[in-house]
Amino acid sequence: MAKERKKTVASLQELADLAGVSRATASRALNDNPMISEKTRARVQALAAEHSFSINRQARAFRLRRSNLIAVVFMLDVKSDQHMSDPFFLEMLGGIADALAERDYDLLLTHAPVTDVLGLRNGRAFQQADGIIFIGQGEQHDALNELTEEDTPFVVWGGPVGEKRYILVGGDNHGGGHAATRHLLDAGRRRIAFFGNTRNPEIAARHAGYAAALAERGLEPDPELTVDVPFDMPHARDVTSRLLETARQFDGVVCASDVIALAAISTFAALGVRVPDDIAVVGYDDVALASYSSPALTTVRQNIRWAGRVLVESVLGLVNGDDVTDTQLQSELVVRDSSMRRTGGSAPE
Amino acid sequence: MAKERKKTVASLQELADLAGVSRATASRALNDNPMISEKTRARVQALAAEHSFSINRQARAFRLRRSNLIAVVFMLDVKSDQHMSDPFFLEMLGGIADALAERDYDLLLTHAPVTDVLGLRNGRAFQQADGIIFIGQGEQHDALNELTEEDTPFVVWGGPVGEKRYILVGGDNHGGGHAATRHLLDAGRRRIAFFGNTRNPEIAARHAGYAAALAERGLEPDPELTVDVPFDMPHARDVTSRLLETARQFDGVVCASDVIALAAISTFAALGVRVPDDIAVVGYDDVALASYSSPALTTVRQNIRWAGRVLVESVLGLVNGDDVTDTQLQSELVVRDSSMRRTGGSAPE
DNA sequence: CTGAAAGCGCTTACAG
DNA sequence: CTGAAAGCGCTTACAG
Repeated sequence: MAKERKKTVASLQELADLAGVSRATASRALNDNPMISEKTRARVQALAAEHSFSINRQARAFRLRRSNLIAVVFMLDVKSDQHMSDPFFLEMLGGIADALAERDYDLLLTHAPVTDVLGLRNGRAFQQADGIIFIGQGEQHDALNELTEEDTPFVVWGGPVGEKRYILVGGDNHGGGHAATRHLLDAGRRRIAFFGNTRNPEIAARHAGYAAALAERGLEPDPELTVDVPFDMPHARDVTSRLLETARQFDGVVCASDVIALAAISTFAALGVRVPDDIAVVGYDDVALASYSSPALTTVRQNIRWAGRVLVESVLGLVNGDDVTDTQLQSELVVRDSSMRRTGGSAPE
Repeated sequence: MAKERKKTVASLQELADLAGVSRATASRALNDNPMISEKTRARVQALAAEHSFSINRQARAFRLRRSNLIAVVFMLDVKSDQHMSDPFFLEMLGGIADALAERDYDLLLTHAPVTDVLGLRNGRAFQQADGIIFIGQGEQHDALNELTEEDTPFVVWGGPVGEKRYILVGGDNHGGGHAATRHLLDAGRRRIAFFGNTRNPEIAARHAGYAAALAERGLEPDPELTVDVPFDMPHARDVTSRLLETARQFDGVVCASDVIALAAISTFAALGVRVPDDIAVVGYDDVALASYSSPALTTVRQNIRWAGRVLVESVLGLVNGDDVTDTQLQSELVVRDSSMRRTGGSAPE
């Protein structure tokens, strides 16, 4: 051992020769085929380890028509300018990568902004991967439906939609939006805005929860206070400051993501508006940085890493031909400083 | 066209039959082999498009021993607990993914925390990918040197080290640390701390720049003020608050990353220490969120997306057998609120 | 300019 | 329990 590494063996044939068996037997032995005697299996595997032989995965993938590759496709809306640099994506990716590694699959990352999802049919994801995970639906729900006719199975992270033919994994967006809004109402806020692009199904559901919570208190959502704030920081900032100049006053805001919330808080600060005293802010996702902003962000936690695991289990289920159903994950309100006056959550005006 | 998609063609043989040529000719035509007549080439390609034929990439990769896959390996130090959720990684990944897509390569993401890099020799990255990009050296510089003996070429994002046998791409860490520190000195700070793990080569170089800047002003770095703050948020917070309780006072801090800086600021705030009034803070990286924290973070900008491009160009250069040299990218100090009293950058005590 | 043939490294019926 | 043989879909010398 030590410095001395045995001459490595390059092919199954060489390994077979070394073991004094046929190529077929060597192949079966390596794959733990029960057809093979325990003794032969052990000998072949020992030899393989000793000579650090590892199967040629290209050849294997070719022969088996199985690559052990799962593609991850981020659905970015060009319009809403959502960037992959939203930490939400990275945390999700981390969860997916971990779960995939445990199952001995690799992750093929496809990142090109996708305007026409149908174009993917001829792309790498559909050709090389055994299955695909779409992160988000963008505004391409119909195209996703159409892709179910392809051979490569896929699952989608997103929000509820009608006439859905694909497997969906998502958070409890309605519940999350509802909890965030009710929290602000309980804190005495009455003029509550919503920041986010409601053409996105996830955000639409959060907005529905927001509207429902207002309705329960006999309040009507003011359409002027539902603002299509893009995910992207600079844009969010522009839109926010314009709103503060023109729109009627508001004292609370439910944001469609933590990044939007942080942009809003930063903008408010620049304009001399205090958070939470003048405006209480709630984010969405509970990204790692949310607890370290100043003020620390109240937000709706999605267990992102666990979501990654569920996505992996679901897509591998499809790959293996199992029955797979939609999954809805719990969401949970995490109360921090951005929504509560430091002295306690009172409700004067 | 429209709804009507022609029956798709599954193999090169079928396409060849359709075109009335041999499989060999069809292959050459698709690959723009100049040996083939323009007329035949055009006909075959038209037919391919019409029947939405796309080459079987598994077979092609197998035959050519080339996968058009580049692996990205994140070197996480278990000790320092650096998480992939540092936005720096995602932004880098975005840059790499974009550049790779332009060159018609795919990205294979390998995420498992790497303690023993040599173990990668038998892993997917070395077997399936045409080349590898390592993000960070961790503390495994020697292992990386040893990996140069493998067939798969790779490049490394990191900091300067001795006896280096691999291609290195990195920022101007010494210059960045120097600029950050001089900025604090110019703002009148005298007791300046450094937060970061100096066993990491990039951070070591930043620390050297920090020490050099102090020396230029006749100041000696106080070893007690160089603290191995882990990258991870909760840990950073612990360490910081412990330092504030026990160590001698300081009025400025140069942080090895923006995430560390944000954790520090958050901790300071919780302890009633004002930033920048009591302690001025400088981060590193200029992650997207840095400009939206409160106070907005002064930091050393690394052009992360461009770095991604350079890494891709370098590794593809190696794949193609070109001469490739190390690259050092510019860094630039970005002054925001976390280091300057709002009334202006004066220097009292 | 085109085609017939060999072969990349595996796995799997099929036969023994 | 093991082996000989076929074949996955491509590309590329080689011959014409």
